[in-house]
Amino acid sequence: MAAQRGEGETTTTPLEPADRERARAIPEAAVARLAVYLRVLSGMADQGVTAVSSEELSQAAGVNAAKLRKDLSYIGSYGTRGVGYDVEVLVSHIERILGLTRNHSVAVVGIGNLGHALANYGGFPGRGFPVTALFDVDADLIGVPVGGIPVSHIDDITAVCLEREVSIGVIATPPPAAQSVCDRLVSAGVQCILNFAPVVLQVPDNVEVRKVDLAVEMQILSFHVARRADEAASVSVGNNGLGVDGMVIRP
Amino acid sequence: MAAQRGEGETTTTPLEPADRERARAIPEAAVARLAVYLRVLSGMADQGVTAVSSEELSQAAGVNAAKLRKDLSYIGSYGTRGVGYDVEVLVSHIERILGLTRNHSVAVVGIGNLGHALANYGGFPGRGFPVTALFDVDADLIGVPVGGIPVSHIDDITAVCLEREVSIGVIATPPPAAQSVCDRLVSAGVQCILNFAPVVLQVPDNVEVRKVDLAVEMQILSFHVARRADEAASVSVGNNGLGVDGMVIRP
DNA sequence: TACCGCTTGTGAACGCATGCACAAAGTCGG
DNA sequence: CCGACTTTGTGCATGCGTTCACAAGCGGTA
Repeated sequence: MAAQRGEGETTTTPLEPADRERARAIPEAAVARLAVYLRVLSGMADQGVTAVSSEELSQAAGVNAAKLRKDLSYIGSYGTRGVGYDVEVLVSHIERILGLTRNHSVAVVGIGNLGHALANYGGFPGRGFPVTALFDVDADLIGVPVGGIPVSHIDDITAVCLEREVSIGVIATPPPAAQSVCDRLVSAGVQCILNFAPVVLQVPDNVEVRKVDLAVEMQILSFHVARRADEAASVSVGNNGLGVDGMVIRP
Repeated sequence: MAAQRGEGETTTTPLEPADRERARAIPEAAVARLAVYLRVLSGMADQGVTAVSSEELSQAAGVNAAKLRKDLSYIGSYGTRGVGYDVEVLVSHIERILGLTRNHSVAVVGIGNLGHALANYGGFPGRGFPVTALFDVDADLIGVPVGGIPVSHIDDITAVCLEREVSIGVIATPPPAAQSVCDRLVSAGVQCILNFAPVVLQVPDNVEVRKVDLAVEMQILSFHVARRADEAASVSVGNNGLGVDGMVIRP
């Protein structure tokens, strides 16, 4: 069924066979950085910048220059030695590799605080990710337009997703509902899911899940706060031989 | 100044020297997974489960069992061979390593759609991350309580953050404001920042930044959609010798 | 007490990603 | 047209993270 849906639409800027093999070989980490480069480059293009060196671009993107060049080499050699890269050219090649020449219709499930924020988020449509469907269980919400799209009932997920050719599902439901919503999205043919619920989703192999987990992010930061505090404490141990609470610590 | 602030508060469950060295050595990737294990374990504890094996836990967390054991070994040996792990014990040790025995006061800057969602997000306070300050520039918002906390003006960021001992700053502003907000947070002594704005923040070495970038996540998914479509196309090439648009492709 | 089966903890091998350093290749000035 | 300078593209070494495989250790059982 996924194949059926795809078949009628693959008229989109087809990748050359050479590019196709390249795309397969791009490391996941590099893909994430390419997206960042793309944004930086777009910003530069908007400001009228036409050329950029790996050094400049890498600084703006906050990465090592060599790494940036290697990342770009994964998608081909589009720079000019001694000069740098043409911003426009780079933008269009990154967009092509990332599949941004095609629009990816997005469905948001769970129209709570976060769902509202996502539905209204201006960054999506502008970048080729039109939100075309919203879902919730709350009867009071059904039919109410949020960000211009009326909310559908979650039971209609399969029909609506198929009809609107949704390719990316965003889960913004409470944790208990997430797995069930995920299953429904999958059976509606959605193969890419962005999960905001703090739950580990179980999906078949052919479905790609990325998760955004606020609690985990906070706890990673917390770990670093604690590590810092400990380092500070270690220093004070070195200074006076006393632990943080005044007890002597063996060397 | 960070040291000053920390000094009066380091009465929190001090890490033993041995643990301190361990904490320094834990790989970043493992820290992120520990947070996930913690959530899964908490859920198990709530359901009355008292013991768990690495196999069970790894399945629930969606990772390899060996990796899980190695991750846990970074924080010490708290399992029993032949039996498994005590859920309570594991929870308390992970919490200690992640620094969750201490409360981390959070400030949210930018009370738009996302800021509202974050301020109202129930997952924070419950897990030791009380939101204690909200900031915005919009005069209409100042003083209005959101999620129980009145919004302060962004110009008061330094004073308010110092007063409420904010240790984590969350940036949910439009992109152009992000760097300036970040600078103000840093000068207010905040050393950990969670950034939702699609901007690469420049910060001093002693500040930890984690970013949540929706556009990047979507584009990574888009890349996978494109790769899949290409693979499907490749298969059809193998079947009939024709490319996606009917042109013959050399083998 | 001695054995058996089970699960942890970890040494070692592997693979991926990062960073260095330099040759290749282009531009620009003379 | 040539040489000097600049910047890309990449082979190679290094380090980190993952995975495997197995010895060590514990509880249960006879």
